[in-house]
Amino acid sequence: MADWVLHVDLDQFIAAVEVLRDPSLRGKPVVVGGNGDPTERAVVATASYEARAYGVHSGMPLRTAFKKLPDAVFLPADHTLYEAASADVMAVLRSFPVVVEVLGWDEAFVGATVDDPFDLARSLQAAVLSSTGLHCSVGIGDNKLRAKLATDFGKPAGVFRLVRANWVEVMGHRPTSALWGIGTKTARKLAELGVATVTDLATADVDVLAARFGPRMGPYFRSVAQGAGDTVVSATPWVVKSRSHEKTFQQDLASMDDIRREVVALAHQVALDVVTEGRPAVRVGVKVRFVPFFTKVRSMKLPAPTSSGPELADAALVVLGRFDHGRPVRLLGVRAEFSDDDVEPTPSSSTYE
DNA sequence: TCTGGGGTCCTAGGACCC
DNA sequence: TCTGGGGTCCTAGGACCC
Repeated sequence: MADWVLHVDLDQFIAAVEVLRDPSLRGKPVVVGGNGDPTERAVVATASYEARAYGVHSGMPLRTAFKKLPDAVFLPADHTLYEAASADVMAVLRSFPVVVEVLGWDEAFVGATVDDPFDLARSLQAAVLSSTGLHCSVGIGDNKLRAKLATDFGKPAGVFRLVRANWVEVMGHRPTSALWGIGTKTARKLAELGVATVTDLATADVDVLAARFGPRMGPYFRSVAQGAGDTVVSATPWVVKSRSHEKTFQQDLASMDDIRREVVALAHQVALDVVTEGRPAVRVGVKVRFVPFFTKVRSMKLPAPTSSGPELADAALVVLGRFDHGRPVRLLGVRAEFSDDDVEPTPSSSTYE
């Protein structure tokens, strides 16, 4: 028996859930995003494999997807439906003698002590499929980082194991952006230091990295390239630190009256979430995306914690007044932040190590 | 082809206090 | 005249992930 971290990731989750609801979509290119109107300002949330074959992918503007694939089925995102499907999947995982740490709608870490992690992975896949009709891929690792990265090599519907023994062979030659937590910006900065591959980063001078990326992030990036990662899978529910709403307007807003009205509306939406959360907000932030596409954020600590819609709206208007206006606005957002202090530490009774 | 929405974490500078 | 060092709070910005 040994300790393993498995990473379970549903295949094309949102598109797959839509196919379950409407089986006539099976085999067709399905694109989910926005309100389902491909002429709107919105992006693709998920594309089915059939749509991906035509170059449509998440993050792509819907209008672009429509030009590439006008015959695709365009659907609005239905969060309630996906949340329900996600809950079903997590319940199936929890029916095993394992620790389940939910990472998002469509993925979770599973901590287990077993002889054969492949056997467990296949059992999880079979149980998820028979209970929910959804396919998933499973990454097997000796820590969370390796398990998470392994999953992609198993897609679709497969299992892949990534551990210390095959880390260099599998990951060493890949670009640093293949790592979890290193995106295009950091990869470019690393390239400027002559660090191109995972192995380059794993063997880079830690002082050079610290000087460029800071005393925490520099060494952290190197440890990630070495495959180091957290081995603790915890079932303790995540405590949210902020709640926000933002809205991209189909037509840019030019009048200050319109902008203020939308900020007030967003603040009241956020206030509903704050009330639901049961903890008052201590800080309010406003995001403004001006035309053509540059984004500014301002925020303010509240004079006193509050869950009141009118108070949050008033604060948001104060923050809004601190922007340099003059350009039309294409997006507004309002965020409420909770205090770090009012989270009582929960005993990690179900922690797996 | 103009570029969503909802989150988290880290860094850094200035204010302020001792 | 010139003036240290440390700690914390607040805020803005950057980057990343799903």
